[in-house]
Amino acid sequence: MTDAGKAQAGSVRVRFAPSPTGYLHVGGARTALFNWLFARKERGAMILRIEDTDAERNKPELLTGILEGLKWLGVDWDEGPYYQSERTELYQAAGKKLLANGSAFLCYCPPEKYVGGDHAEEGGEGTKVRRIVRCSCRDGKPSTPGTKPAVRFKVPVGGTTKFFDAVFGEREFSNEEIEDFVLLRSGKDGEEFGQAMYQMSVVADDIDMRITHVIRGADHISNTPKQVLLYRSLGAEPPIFAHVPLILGPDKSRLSKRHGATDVNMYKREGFLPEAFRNFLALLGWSPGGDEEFLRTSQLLEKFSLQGVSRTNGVFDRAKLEWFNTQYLQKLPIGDLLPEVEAQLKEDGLWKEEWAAGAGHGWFLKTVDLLRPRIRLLPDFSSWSRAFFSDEFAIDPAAKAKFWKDEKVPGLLAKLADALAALPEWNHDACDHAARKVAEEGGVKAGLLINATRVAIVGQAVAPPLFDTMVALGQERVVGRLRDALTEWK
RNA sequence: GCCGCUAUGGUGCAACGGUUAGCACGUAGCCCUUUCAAGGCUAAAAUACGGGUUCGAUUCCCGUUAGCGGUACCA
Repeated sequence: MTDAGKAQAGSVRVRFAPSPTGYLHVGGARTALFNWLFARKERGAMILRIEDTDAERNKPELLTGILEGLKWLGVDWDEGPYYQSERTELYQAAGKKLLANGSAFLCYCPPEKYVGGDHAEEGGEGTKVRRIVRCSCRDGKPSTPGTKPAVRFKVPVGGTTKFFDAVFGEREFSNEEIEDFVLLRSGKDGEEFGQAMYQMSVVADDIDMRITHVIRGADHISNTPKQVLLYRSLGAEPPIFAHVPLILGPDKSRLSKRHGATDVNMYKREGFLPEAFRNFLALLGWSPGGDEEFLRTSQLLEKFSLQGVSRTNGVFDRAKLEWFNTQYLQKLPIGDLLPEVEAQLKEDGLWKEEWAAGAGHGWFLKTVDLLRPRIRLLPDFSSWSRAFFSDEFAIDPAAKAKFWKDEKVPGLLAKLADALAALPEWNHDACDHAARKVAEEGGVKAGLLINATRVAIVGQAVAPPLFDTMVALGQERVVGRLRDALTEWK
């Protein structure tokens, strides 16, 4: 037994096992999340295992992104990452054990003989047909001199293989449907056998790591009987399986790049809050049973159960994800939001150290709180709200066209600037009274002046309520910006 | 083709034999209003189809259809 197997005995042990052949797909992310929630809920262990046995397709550099995505999601682990590429002896030993106890056999057939393909004669044009289920080598006879054998599992003839799935219930497959699958590839050059195949390595690892619950995508359901057969032949008890339904695109086909972003790091970059994303993802294919759906991480942890996992594939609905994000932007304790905003402003070069502590921090907190009801994504803090954090901002032509079209506007703004400059106290009500007075004296509705002023001081048609905005910006900047705005008419 | 899984409004989920089939997103309208959001209210919108079982089916069984998954010396 390796190090992996020695840790805490008894309790629940789950694993997330990505393979570095791509980025962290939202489907994989959800599988990781469910494993993590289950492990934490059950006070068990979460193990991270990298399934990199396919040297051909494996790209080590992709692992960084996968780990980054997991970190962003808040999925951590107690053991690992273990790399299957470093555990090949374990799989070789398992394969040889099966060979020795008669559960497997040496196969000398050329690989092409087995590869399924288009077989027009049997099923009609372009139909895929499986060519071979039982290999003729299984009874030990034919050895082709000079060729290196692969190790195949000797699937029982007749009978069925059953397993328990916490989501789908008791399952039973006919062994006649299971082909004599490869355990160890045929060896190259000096080696006896080549790299282990997926079925061999997962089972060997899951036994060695004493995994109690295998939570993974439903695309593995039909692999499961093969694995159960391996557990038995290796003298081990199979774990409890829990297959999670797949995530689909809007057209109900399996979610892929052509549906838009499928890499979780894309959502990170777009500026979604990790907790919002997590909440959304948790509810795609799982439900606590009732109507609640705004569930913070602590509540997810409290309510998660495999019984609540759905059996139907679900469509990834970006609109709902965005809704969750705006909800979190508004409802999160401000203290939880501030670090996210700070990171965003830093990234966009707008951050000022004075906001880190003291009075500056107080201002920062109040300003973020003022802005957040209107924010959709984190980067909006530095784009849409730029005028709050920087004096360099542009005046939106469309806003100008909409709210500066009355020719009284320049005169009104000039008077307002003077009135505001004269205020001894700078607060919401003082600004409010001053503005309404200017509007009244100018013979216009307050709204006309208010809207025009908003454009002048933040450059946009949309912003938080004007007098709150004025307080946030401060007297000096507001007056200055009003006067600067007048130059727009010259 | 074969094997398997699934089937509640456009979408995500509730209802685990008895409800006027509930909630949320989205959509439409109204209210609020200082812009835009948010918020409040209202509306349209579903048990895929056909057979059973049952006093009674969204719920249990069978079939059909559809979607998805698998069918590799990929994972």
